[in-house]
Amino acid sequence: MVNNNMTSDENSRQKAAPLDDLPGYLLRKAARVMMAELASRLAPLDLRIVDASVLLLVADREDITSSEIGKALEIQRANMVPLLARLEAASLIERKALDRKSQAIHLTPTGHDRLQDVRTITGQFENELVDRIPVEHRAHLVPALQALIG
Amino acid sequence: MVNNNMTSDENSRQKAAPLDDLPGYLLRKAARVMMAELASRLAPLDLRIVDASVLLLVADREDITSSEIGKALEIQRANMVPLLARLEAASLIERKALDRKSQAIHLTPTGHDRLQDVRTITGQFENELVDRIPVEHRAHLVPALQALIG
DNA sequence: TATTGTTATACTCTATAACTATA
DNA sequence: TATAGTTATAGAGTATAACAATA
Repeated sequence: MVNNNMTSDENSRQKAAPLDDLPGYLLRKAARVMMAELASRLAPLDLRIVDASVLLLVADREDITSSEIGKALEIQRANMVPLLARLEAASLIERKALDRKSQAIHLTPTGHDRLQDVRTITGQFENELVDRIPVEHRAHLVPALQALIG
Repeated sequence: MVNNNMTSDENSRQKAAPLDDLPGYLLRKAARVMMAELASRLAPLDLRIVDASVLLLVADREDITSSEIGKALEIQRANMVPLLARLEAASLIERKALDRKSQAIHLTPTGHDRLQDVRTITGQFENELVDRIPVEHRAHLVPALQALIG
């Protein structure tokens, strides 16, 4: 019931949706923009974002298992199966039996090489991301997000 | 290669993944937490988040069309079809021909009633969301997110 | 010619139930 | 008894191509 004095203007300039000031809406939108950008930077490595996350996690945690990766990254056990199969098919990880039930996930030499590329790309990406935020707000983003998660 | 002095502790306390300080990772995680919470609050109304967004948008913009909703909410034209069909089947919206090509989307009386519930729930939700952020960081979240989007 | 609404389709992501083998 | 890995499956979300009708 507002802005009925706007007809031919609608196409040239997008009117702000009634959602553009809502933190929740902005949060989703920012996450989508960020994910799309990161995904396109990882695409040349033939890796999805979740693949890169797994490589980083596996490199950091000695003898981590599939279930543990799932817990850390909030991925269902069942959904880990095709994920790890893909990384294994790409010769980036290998499995080593811990006992007859559990398998440790390790990076292969190729996986270690790829990990270096991932570190370079994500490091650069995160830096650019933070640099886009005006300096007076910059330091507040991480604690604010952590408060929302906690 | 860190923290191999940690065996039985792994289950009781989750070790921080090497991702938990990265703004990009936090952004995705915060968005997921927020979406899950909002979705569960809208569930009693039998609405998805995107449904609620459409109701808010349609109420705000006189004679908006399906294509325009799609542009505003970044939804593909083709994906608007089942979305609006669902809202129409629930008697929340109706279509009115603008010409022989375009249709205006309007709220039905039922749709207006449901919109009031949506406003109550989302308003409460956004308030609680912001209240969870420590006061010294609070005002910085929206501008920081807008900078990431812009 | 460009746009609207639509159909069909496919891929990703996420979630659940159930099974087996083992701890 | 609980857990690890797995299979199968289903529901969302998202993307593209193509078409008819109309602006």
